Amino acid sequence: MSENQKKQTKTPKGEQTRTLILNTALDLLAERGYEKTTMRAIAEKAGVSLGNAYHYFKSKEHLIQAFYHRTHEEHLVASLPVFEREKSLKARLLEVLRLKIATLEPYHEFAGVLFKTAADPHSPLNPFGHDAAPVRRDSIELFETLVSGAQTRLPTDLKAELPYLLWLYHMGIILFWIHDSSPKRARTYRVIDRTVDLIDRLITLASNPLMRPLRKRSLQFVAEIRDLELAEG
Amino acid sequence: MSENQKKQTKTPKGEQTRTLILNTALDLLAERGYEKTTMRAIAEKAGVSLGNAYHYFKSKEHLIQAFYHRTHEEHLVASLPVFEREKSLKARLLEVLRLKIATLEPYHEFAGVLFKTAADPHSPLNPFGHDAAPVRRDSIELFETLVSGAQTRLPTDLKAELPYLLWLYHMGIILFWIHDSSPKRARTYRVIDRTVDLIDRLITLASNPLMRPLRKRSLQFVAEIRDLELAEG
DNA sequence: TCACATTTCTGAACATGTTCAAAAAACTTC
DNA sequence: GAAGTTTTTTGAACATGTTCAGAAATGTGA
Repeated sequence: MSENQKKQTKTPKGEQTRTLILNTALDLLAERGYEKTTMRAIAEKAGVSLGNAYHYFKSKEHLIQAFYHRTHEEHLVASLPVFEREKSLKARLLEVLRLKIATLEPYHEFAGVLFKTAADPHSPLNPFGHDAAPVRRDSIELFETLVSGAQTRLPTDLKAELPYLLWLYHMGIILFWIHDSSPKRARTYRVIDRTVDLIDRLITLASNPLMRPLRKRSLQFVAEIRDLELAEG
Repeated sequence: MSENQKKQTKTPKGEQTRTLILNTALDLLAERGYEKTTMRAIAEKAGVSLGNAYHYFKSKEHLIQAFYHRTHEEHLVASLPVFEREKSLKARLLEVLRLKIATLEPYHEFAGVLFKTAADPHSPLNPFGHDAAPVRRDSIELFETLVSGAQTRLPTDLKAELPYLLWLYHMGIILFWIHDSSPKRARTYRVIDRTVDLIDRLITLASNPLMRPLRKRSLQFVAEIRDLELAEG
């Protein structure tokens, strides 16, 4: 589905070590959270030197870049059957979001940090920034698949921006989930139910010809956000 | 306007030192940005020991808490005349947002970090979290003033949630501004113009009796976000 | 004014993210 | 298979956020 991953290592041995370090890191992160997972602990548990860990990952934050990537892949695989099964936009969106949360759930403990630097333009972790561009593209692509394969009829201008809009929305849901400490994350799932319903209605409303001016204006604003990202890429 | 600031020091001397450290820190932060402003540099320039800086500010991040507070005060003072002068919701909102950006502008360089941990529930910097509650209250209060003094007629349910909604919106604008590197921040000001207009229209639309069900549902969602904050406070 | 308590202040020590020169291992070429 | 090159790996060193025991200064009550 994506051809973005050029090999990061030059030898099989290197590849092996890189994977080892990453797996070890993800284990520790899920177990202890971000702050308490030190680079030294990762290196030690993986049986490599500290410097070696830094050979494969430029910084601790870059490990998280890899996390983005891996969970996205997982989520994608889980979502494909949904696209086979469900044909309405609403049902697709609902399922895909639920799957996203389910995919991330093991990492809730340290997920705060995932978005920690979401707002920092200089951070490599910034999902809007340059370093995250490949993952972001893949992630938005999933919503393109979601929209393009849905039966719902949409105005073309809205249809063009909808994948990106839904991606933004899904980021919002993740943000909610991060702050959600309710049992079994019940709150997040409820919010998903409600907002998906809401979005479905809003789309219907926005598709009304009478709404054209307001819709145009809204979409113009969305485009502005998109441009911003390009500018800092 | 707020009675949230209990003295943090026990003696006049302490108060003086605290202020000195804070001012020095804000100077350096505006000048060099967050990462390049070390606690040692702050202490040195302020002429105190490193440990002393930590006596008054629990951590580097807590310095930013103080920043929130100070810029809010500044923004509030600048906004009061607007509330005298402008009576329409739209005009008030427009001016208040412009003033907010103008207030923050000197700190654009390090502003990324302001919101850096916005998404991290554990961080004291988290504007939704416990530590930031006083500043957040004050900040929302400003939008209460903005709404309650406006002449615009609103459904009561919407009117109740609008201050909080506008506060969220203003956070979004700041997020945009942080990522905006256009000359004179032209983009941000344009986005403010457009979104304020958009919001004004949306409010009109939402006030339409026909929209009642959709409005109710949307407001229910907003309440959910609000509750989330309470839960982690 | 003196003794005691509290607050302010210091400097050293520690933990952790990060860098780097150089050794060891793996790979390539002839 | 040997020489040379590239990649992998190491361990020590550094910078910075943070902590802490205790000294110095300040405030308080008799």
